[in-house]
Amino acid sequence: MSGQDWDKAIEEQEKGELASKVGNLRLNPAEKQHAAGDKTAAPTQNTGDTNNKEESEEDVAKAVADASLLNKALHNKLLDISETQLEVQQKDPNSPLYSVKSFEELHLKPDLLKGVYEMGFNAPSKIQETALPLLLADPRPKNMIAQSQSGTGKTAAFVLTMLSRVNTNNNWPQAICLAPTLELAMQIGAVVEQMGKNMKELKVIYAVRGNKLPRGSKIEHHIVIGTPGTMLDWCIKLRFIDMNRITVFVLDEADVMIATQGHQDQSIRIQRKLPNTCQMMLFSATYEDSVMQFANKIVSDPVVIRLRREEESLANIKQFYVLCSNEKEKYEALSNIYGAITIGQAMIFCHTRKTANWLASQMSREGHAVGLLSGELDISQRLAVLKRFKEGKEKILITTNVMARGIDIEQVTIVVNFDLPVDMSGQADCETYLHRIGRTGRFGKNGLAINFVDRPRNMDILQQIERHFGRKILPLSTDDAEELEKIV
DNA sequence: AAAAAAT
Repeated sequence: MSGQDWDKAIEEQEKGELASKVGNLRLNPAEKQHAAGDKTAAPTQNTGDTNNKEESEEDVAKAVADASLLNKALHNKLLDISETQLEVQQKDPNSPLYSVKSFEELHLKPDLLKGVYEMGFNAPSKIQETALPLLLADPRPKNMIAQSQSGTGKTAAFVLTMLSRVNTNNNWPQAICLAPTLELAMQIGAVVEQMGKNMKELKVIYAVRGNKLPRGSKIEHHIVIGTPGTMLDWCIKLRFIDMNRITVFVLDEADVMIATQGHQDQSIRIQRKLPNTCQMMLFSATYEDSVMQFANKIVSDPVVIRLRREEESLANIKQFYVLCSNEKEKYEALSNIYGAITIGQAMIFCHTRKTANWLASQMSREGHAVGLLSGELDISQRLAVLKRFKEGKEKILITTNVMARGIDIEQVTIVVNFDLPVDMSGQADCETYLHRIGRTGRFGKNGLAINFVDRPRNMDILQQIERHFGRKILPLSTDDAEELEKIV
């Protein structure tokens, strides 16, 4: 099919005429798989279909290729129709998008439902109401690649799925969840433990640096949550985990986990050891195009849920920049706004551990109370610093990209980019920017982001970020304390 | 450049 044909198809699709056709095309390979499965279960004849030409491997391959092409076209041209919607339309023509409006409709185990309510969840969030029916579908839970903005309830969605699918009578690992940092792995674990606290003898273990088990151990915990290095050891080198009995696999912050520059090697090596019956879930707020393509390659027959562009808007986060001429001036500017930003709590991001160290010591020398967290610290120190910050003992946390993703601290209302996020080639890192400022404004609350810009080169990066999100970043003077406090 | 790490 030529590019022009596709353009035309998309145009008609926009008029809503081709929806079912498109759905058929996409579902072909899956249906074939389904049929093959039935054959092995009960070898019957392929009862006649007037058009009884056997579907060849080539046809399937072509359909798959077409589907992925369509998928791409949809993302580019029809940002408001996701694959899920198409599939659901086919299932139920009356409902434009099948979703649940309450947790009861998901038929959770009673002890799990109890935990959900005890955590204060009343109704599913948007991502949850769309994803959960597909993730929990019985007997055919879907593999999923989901993108949804920070603070919209992704964690609860996959935690609920893991908890629904483990059987606590079986004392072996049934769910594995990978996250890019120690702190995030622990935070996910805290959600698992809270949500599952009424489940009989649910056991969770953390495959993170420093958690050492004796050689030859066999893990009997139901859920294993961890970071890539340790998890790889536990799964492959040390064989603590029987991979054949894993039924759910989650990659949180999936884009860093599978990006070449991220934790790709280790994540993929773990993923390859899983049985092909294992349910795969990839969650993140951002996916660069190339990463999304790769995600589609490693997950078989996934439902892809992506947000409409306009919902990715950052509308609830006010963004400013402060012009400085050098590092020292940035420090002075920060010092000036210390009073204003400590009305709430703030996270301050630096590009390197070194800058973070320097900034923290400058600030403390000046008598400002700040916390410092980077990968340079011991594990116990990291957890202690985070705990203190969560308890509000420090109003400011100076950190690196280690804290850019996933960390959920309700009281954080301000994010300061002491250094703008840049990638290896020095270009604006828009994904990291979105994740960083997503530490504030969670669950629809308002937030504030302040970017420090020093040298012309930085102004250029800031403009790249502005263009990427189509949002103005306004200049801010740090001299007028009153004005500042109004904004904060 | 940061994070992961039983290297």
